[in-house]
Amino acid sequence: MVDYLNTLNPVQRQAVECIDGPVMVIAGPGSGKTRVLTYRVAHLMRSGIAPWNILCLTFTNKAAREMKERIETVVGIDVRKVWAGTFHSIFARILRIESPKLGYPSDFTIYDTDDTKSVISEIIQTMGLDKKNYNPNNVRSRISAAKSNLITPKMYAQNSELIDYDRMNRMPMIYKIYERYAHKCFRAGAMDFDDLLLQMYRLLYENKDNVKQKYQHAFRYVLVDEFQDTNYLQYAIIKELVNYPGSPENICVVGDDAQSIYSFRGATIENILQFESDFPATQTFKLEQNYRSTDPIIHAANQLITHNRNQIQKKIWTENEGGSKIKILQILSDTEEGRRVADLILEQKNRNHITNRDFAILYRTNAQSRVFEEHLRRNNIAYKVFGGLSFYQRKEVKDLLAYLRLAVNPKDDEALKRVINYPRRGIGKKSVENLIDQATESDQSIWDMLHNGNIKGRSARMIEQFSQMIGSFGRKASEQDAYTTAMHIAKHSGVLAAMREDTSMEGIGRLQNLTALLDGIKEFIDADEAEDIGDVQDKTLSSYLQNIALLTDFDTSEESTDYVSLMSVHAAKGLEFESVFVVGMEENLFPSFMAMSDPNQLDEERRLFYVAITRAKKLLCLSFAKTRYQYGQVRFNDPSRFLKEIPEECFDTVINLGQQTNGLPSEPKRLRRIAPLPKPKLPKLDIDVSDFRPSPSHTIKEGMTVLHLKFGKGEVQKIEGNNANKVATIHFSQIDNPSRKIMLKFAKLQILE
DNA sequence: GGGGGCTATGGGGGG
DNA sequence: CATAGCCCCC
Repeated sequence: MVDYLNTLNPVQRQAVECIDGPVMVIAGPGSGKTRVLTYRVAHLMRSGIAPWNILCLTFTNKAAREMKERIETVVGIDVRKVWAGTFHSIFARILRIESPKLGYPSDFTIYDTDDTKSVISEIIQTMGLDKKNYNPNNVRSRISAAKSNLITPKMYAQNSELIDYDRMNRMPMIYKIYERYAHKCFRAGAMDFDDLLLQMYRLLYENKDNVKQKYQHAFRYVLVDEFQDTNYLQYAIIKELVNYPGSPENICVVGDDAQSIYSFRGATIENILQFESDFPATQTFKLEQNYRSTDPIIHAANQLITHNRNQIQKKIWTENEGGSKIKILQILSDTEEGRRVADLILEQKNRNHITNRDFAILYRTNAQSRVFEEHLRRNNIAYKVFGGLSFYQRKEVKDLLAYLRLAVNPKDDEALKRVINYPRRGIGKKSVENLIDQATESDQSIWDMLHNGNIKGRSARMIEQFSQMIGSFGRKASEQDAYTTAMHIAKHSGVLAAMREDTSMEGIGRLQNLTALLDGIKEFIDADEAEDIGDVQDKTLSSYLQNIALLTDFDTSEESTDYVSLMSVHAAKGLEFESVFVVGMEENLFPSFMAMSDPNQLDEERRLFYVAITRAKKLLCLSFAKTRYQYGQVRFNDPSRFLKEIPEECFDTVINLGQQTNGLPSEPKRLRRIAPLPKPKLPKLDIDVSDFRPSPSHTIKEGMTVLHLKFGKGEVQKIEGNNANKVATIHFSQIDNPSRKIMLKFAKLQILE
C-alpha cells in the first residue's frame, strides 16, 4: 500500500482525513482537487467503509473511471462496488431498478436531445401552433429549465411569472406543451436527460416502499465533484439523500466558484452559498496552491478574475517560479490562424520535445475546429476533435439503434417513426401520418395503433409484417444477449442489406460505422469490467442501450492516444495539457455575442476564459484574428476584452490591443455579401428535342439502350419493383455519376435499341 | 419514392 | 456559412 497521506499538503490532508460530517472544499484550478477526492475515497475504504456505502458523483464517467483505477493502486482494495459516475449515469442505474415504483417500465428508453425536439415539434404541430413563434429549441430549453428547478407542469401553469414571460415571447402555450410533452414521454416509457434527475427526485420524495430510506442507508458517504456546476434539482436530490433527521451528514462537496461555467443549463452558484446554511456543521477547506502551471499563467489568471464582480475570496499561488511568458498572436484571418497554430505545434514538438498528446487547441464554439483540422492534417499531426457530432448521432447508427430501442420498448414512438419505413417496405408517409394521428387522438402509442388502429388500404399487410417483425425482435431481446440480438436485428430488419447495396464512398463509410457499432456491442458483452452495481452483470440489450445513451466522446476507447486534442473550452474542464492554444480571442466570439449585453453572462464568459488558460501547465498561447468568416460574411472583430484584462508583463510581446472597451458591445462591422459563383450545370448534350419521342414506360425492359433528354444515352441494367412503381437502374455513360435510379412512371425515355 | 436545387433561417456551451 | 425544409423533377 502506498503511504498516500504523506504525499498531500497540510490542507489537502485535512480535507482527506476529515471523513465525518459535512465538508466543503473550495479548490482553485490545479490545486489537487482530484487527488483529494480520490484519496478521500481511498481513505474511507481503508477506514473500513464498505465500497457500496460510498457514492461519488463526478462530472464525467471518465473521471470516475480514472479515480477508481487510482484508488485501486493506492489502497489495493476492490473498488468495483463503489458507486462512482455522473449524476445521470448513477441515477439511470438506480431508476433501472426502481422505475416501476414510478409507473415506468424498468426497460425505459432514454430520449436524447433529438428525440426530445422531435416530440416537441410534433406537439406544436398537433396543437396547431405557429412554428414561427414556437421554436422547438426554445421550447425545449424552457421545459428543461422548468424540470431543473422542480417545476411541474401544474406549477408552471399556475406561475404567473413564467406565464407572463412566455406571453411576452409570444409563446403563451408553453405550459400546455410542457404538460403534453411530459405525458407523451411517460406514455412512451421514455425519460429525457432531465427526467433522469427529476424522476430520481420523485422516487425519493414519494418514497414508495421506503425506497428513500434504502438509499439514504446505502449512501452513507456522499462526495460531489464540480459542485459549482450542479443545478437546483441535483442539489435537491443530494439533500434528500443526506439531509434528514439523524443523518450522519457525511457529505463532501468540492468545487470552485471561479470555474462555474454551466449556468446556461441551470447550474447555480447559489448551491455553494447555500451549502453552509443547509449544513451548519460544515468544515470548509480552501486549496489555493497550484501545482499545475507556471507563474505567468497563474498571475494572468488571478488578474483576470478580479474583473468579475462576485466571487469567494481566494488567490491561487504557485512555487513554479519562472516559466515561459504567455504567447500572444495577432493574425490576419481565421485561415491563417489554423496555419500558424499548426506550425507552432510542429515547432514546439521539435524544440521542447513534447508529444501530440501534450497539446490542446481550445475554442469557444465547436464550429471553429475546421481550420485547425485542415492544417494539422497538412502537417501530418494526429488529432482528435471532441464534441460536435458524436458517433451515436450519425444517421446510420441511429437507424439501427432505433430498431434496438424498439425491440426493448415498442412504445418508443420516436424510434418507431424512424424505422417504420426504413428500409423501404411500402408504408408511406400518408399511412404513417394516419397512425400518428390516431395515436394522438386515442392517447396511445403508435405501436398500439399497429394492432388496434383503423388501418385501411394497401399498407395494412406491410404494417402487419412490420409489427410481427418487431415483436419477434422483442422476444429475441428478452432471451439473448445484446450482441446476438443486435446481430439478428441488423440482418433481419434489412438495415444491413440496405447498407451493402450502397457502394458509394459514403455508403462504405456508413457500413463501416454500422460494423463499428456492432463491434462495440460485442465489446460491451465481452467486457469483464464490473460496471455491475446490481449483483449480476447485465448483458442485455436493454442494459446496453442505457449504457450508451449517456456516453460522451471521452468514454470511447481507442488504440492510439497520441493526438492533439481539439475541443471547446467547456469540454476542457478538469483537464490539463503541457501546451494550450486558446484561439479566436475576439469580441463577439469570446466573449460570445450572445453574452455581450448581460453583465452576468459576461462574467460567466470570463470564468470560462479563466478555465481555458488554467488548463496549461507550461506553454500558453492566445490568438486572435482580425478578420473571420462568420455566418457567411467577413467580419472584423476587435481583440477580446479579456486580453486587455491580463497584465502586459505576462505576455512575451507587447501588442497594441486598442482602446479599452467600456463594457458596451461593439457592433461587428461587416462587408457586403459576395455573390456565390453559379455552379456548373450538366454538360449540354446534343439532342434534338423535336426528334425526341418518349416510349411508354411498360415497354422499357432490361438490356435496352434508351435516350434521356438531360442524361443522354443510357443502358437499362436492372428493373425492380411492381406494376406502377417500377424503378430502373440505368447507366448513362455521358454524365458524371452515371448510375441512376429512375422511376419509370415519371421518366421520359425513348427506346433506341 | 427520393434526390437535387433553391430559399429561409439560425447563429453557444452539454448530459 | 451550414442546415432544414420545400418544391420540382425524374
